[in-house]
Amino acid sequence: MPASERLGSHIKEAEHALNATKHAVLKPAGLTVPQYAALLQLAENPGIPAAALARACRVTAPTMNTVLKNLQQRGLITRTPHPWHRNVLETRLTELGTQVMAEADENAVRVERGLAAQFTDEERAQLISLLARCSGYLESVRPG
Amino acid sequence: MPASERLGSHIKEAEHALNATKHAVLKPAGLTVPQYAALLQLAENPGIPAAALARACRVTAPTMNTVLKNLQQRGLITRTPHPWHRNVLETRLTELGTQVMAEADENAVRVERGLAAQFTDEERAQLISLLARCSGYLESVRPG
DNA sequence: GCAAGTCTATTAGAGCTCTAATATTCGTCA
DNA sequence: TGACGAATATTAGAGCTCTAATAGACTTGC
Repeated sequence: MPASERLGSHIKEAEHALNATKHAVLKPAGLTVPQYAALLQLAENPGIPAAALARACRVTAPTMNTVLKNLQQRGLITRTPHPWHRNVLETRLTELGTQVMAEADENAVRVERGLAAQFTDEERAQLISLLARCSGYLESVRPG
Repeated sequence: MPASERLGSHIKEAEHALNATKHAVLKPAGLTVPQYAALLQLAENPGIPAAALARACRVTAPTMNTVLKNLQQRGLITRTPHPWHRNVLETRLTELGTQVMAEADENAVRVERGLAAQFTDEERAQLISLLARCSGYLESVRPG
């Protein structure tokens, strides 16, 4: 089965193009794509624990740990112990983090709006629906 | 703009599901997803130089270099100097590499066939077309 | 012939990603 | 009250990925 006939190739190619463009537009803010994804979730959910953040970003906890380490080193986030649950760290944006996030978000949203504008409402809904069926099937057949 | 409204989120999610399932079905053969991608291209193009292989797999030359190093250590490929172009290494599957590739390919193709079977011919063509428009737009707006 | 440009290969370094394993804390249930 | 289970956090280690830089070999144009 040649690679060009595989649906997976086309999905991978689109994701690759998306990632490369995101990477390029986030570069001025000094953020990587995973860092931006984490900051976006943090902006919407202040104080969220790292484990929940990892789930929201669809990565594992150790992965999020390394991303947060780099964000913390740059002073973009703070991690403070939860008042009750002593084993939980509350993660929040710093003021600097909020500024950097706003700058990065402007460029990222511009790409998303431009991408969405390539399609009619019906096409967009179709694409989302077809992709959801891909995800659903792939998860349903995953061993383990 | 909430993450759930971004087309990019759905593309990323589908690619993530694809990658996770591929990873799971390739595990018995002891191959990673990038290693399988490289072996697939090698099976179709014996003797291809690493730089061309990198382009075919949509990664950079240094990335392909690390993947090939691991494949070579396992004895799945050989890299021999090109008879004329002294700066080029011809990369080929070993006999063991061919066997491992065949075993892995069986599982990978099963996933691809199952995924394709979720859609009608028209839906499949639509999905490919919509994804291609995404890739095309994203590449056209990429700075640099 | 020689120089510039192009292509191949490689190394160095930063960052992301996973699995596996460990430690700590909280909640539940007997 | 004490033990088990679930959730959080972290470390270790392997592997992938990129950009930047270096080096060698071929090709083209003067």
